[in-house]
Amino acid sequence: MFEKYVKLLKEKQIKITPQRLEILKYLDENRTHPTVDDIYHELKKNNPALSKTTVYNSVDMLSNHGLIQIIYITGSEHRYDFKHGMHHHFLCNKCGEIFDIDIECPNLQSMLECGHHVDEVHGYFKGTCKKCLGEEKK
Amino acid sequence: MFEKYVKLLKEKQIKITPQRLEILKYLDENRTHPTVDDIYHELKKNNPALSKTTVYNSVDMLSNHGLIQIIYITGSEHRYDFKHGMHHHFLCNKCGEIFDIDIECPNLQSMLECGHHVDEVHGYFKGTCKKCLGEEKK
DNA sequence: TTGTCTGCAAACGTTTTGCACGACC
DNA sequence: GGTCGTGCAAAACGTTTGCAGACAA
Repeated sequence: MFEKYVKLLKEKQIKITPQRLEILKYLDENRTHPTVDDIYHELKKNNPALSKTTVYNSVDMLSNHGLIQIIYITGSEHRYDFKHGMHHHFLCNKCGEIFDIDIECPNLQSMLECGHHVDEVHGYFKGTCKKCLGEEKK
Repeated sequence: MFEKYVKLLKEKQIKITPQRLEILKYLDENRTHPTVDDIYHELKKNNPALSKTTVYNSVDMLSNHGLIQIIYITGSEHRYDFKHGMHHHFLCNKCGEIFDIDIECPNLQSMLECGHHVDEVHGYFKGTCKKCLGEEKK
């Protein structure tokens, strides 16, 4: 059940704790870009002793090791996402939902020309989602 | 001195106040991606009565009307930038400086295919800047 | 056994809110 | 005179910190 996540943590030489496994599993199985609060309330159901501090500590550690990514699209609370390849995010200003966007930006190559070393690329798009556009027309 | 900013505000039908003009001018002349605190302390020198609430209100209004853009690259305090065409941002994890990046992403067109309507595009890059890379080698 | 992780409570920094006063059509 | 903007203070919010006890290796 947790083998996949045990393996991921071992590869990164992160100590294995039940909380870290649960958080990693939750993010992998719920690609809803949850906040710390979302994760906390969901996992508290099965582990009432869980602390929000632990969620903060864990997502911090997991993101530092590149297993999950932090999404700063709204400007308020941070959101988290299991790192499934390079992808970007679209925020609908109407319904607030965040969608994964799987486009590539070939011009990234030109970043090399400016002399900086790029570790991370985050693409944030904002507008109105397909569903909300449809409801506007009605 | 302020004609440019008076014109910008009039075009957007935003009421003209000395505070709004000062903030807009400051952001246009200082492309340093300042925080609200930076703006507040700088403008307070010439207007000791200035309130931080007013800075928050103003940057909120100016960004809602597309005159300035909010940068959420660090995850902590918001930063602001005069909107001089479409451009992106690079954060150096070593020195913390934010650089403007003027690349285009032609694949944006493909966004249309997913059916969402895109109003804003924000590209955030993170890594080590040219200057810090040079100092590492020493 | 040793060092690290957890969980609680308190602190912190940024942003938002409520409200009275003042400025401007 | 009515609307809108400002500025102060207080509150709210998400996040971080300090610490004592528990746990993983």
